[in-house]
Amino acid sequence: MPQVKSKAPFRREDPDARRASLVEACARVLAREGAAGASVRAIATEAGVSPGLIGHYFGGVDALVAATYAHVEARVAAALDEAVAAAGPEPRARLDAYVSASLLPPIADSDLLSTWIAFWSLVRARPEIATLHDEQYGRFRTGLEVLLAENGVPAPALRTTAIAATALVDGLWLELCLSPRTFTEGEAAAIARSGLNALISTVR
Amino acid sequence: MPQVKSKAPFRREDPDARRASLVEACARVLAREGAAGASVRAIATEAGVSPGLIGHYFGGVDALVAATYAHVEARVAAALDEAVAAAGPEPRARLDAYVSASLLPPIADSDLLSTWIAFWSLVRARPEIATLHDEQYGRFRTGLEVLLAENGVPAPALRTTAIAATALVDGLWLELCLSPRTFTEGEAAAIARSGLNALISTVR
DNA sequence: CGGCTTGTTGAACGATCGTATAACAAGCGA
DNA sequence: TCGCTTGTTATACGATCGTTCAACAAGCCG
Repeated sequence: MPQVKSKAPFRREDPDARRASLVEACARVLAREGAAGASVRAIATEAGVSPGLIGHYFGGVDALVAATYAHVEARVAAALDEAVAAAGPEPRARLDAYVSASLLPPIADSDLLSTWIAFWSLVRARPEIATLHDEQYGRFRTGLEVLLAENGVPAPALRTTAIAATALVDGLWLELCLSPRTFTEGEAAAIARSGLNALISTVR
Repeated sequence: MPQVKSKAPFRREDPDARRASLVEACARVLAREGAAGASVRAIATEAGVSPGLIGHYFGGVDALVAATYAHVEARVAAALDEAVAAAGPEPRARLDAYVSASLLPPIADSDLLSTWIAFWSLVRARPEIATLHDEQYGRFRTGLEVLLAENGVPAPALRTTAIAATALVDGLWLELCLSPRTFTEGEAAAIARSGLNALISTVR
């Protein structure tokens, strides 16, 4: 009597929905285990599907990670835009909202940092990830340039001031996520605000 | 007729020298291939030794990576100290030297970033790497605090000013290494200098 | 010169990696 | 209801991972 193989039941999903659920599973694994733990099998298990499905939809695990980068970045950008919109019309309040949101959960978050480090580790090896990074950095800096202009920073100084402010926020974000004991979220936001004050007032 | 095994010749080395050569080989592989490529075999080949030797001296590859972190960090710290010492007695020149050196080769270097990202990716998973990171960050910030104090930053503002300045430098360093096309080394140093001006002048 | 210590090698092991693919079944049109 | 398309599964494969360990030999000591 031949052994009857037990097949797990499965459902067909809309391809886009399936892709999205794989991307989200990838983001969760990246957050929980870091870049080293983001294997095809771990992601597939997290998504509750078979390993082969990742190859089917993305061709390989690298393409899935790239798609996850784009997805996570879009979520961050949306959160920042939302924070600015919620801050009202006052220019300085809008700038502060942009910066504070960058240094508060869910953006300042160790899980998100794990995901981000996984992306960084791919920047040098994979040109399309490098392109994604450049676009992301450019978007953040451009967003800052708009808000700095609203706050009276003259056009000639806009680019360098935005670069400095981006570096300030990135540096605080990085250290905040890497070792939360060094300083608190509130402290980071306060430091960023007064740093911004300094940058703006000396250039205006 | 039995096959004669060809054994490669080898030399006995001083244990400390051997350990050092393994650490340096690890740093080179980390720089060239990133965290993903730093396997026992790749490091052993780079060092020109057998894979087993890593287990013999370090017990495992993780301990070797941790030792490499400590080694690379010490080299960076020494380079910074040297830059400050070479800058002479003028306080502002010393501060600028510290910051500029951080944003110039060999510290601002894509290879070094690859190594650093490998460390960051281990911070969450491995507590002793987290400790190493905290110490490294603390050392950099303390160095900055000393130089800021020389430049007239009052004691109460020292800590937050140093955190802001560290974030500024770290953020510039990160972006400079991640995508060198965004701005040049000289631009980064100039932005850091004027940012420092702004931070110092508003707090003094 | 012969024996001993031990640094070093290289192979072997089991685990896990990414990918490819044959078999299966869900859902749909006829 | 049947057959077809195709999303999905499960397995197999070769490569590579970290670690272990028996065998080997370099260098020292008597």
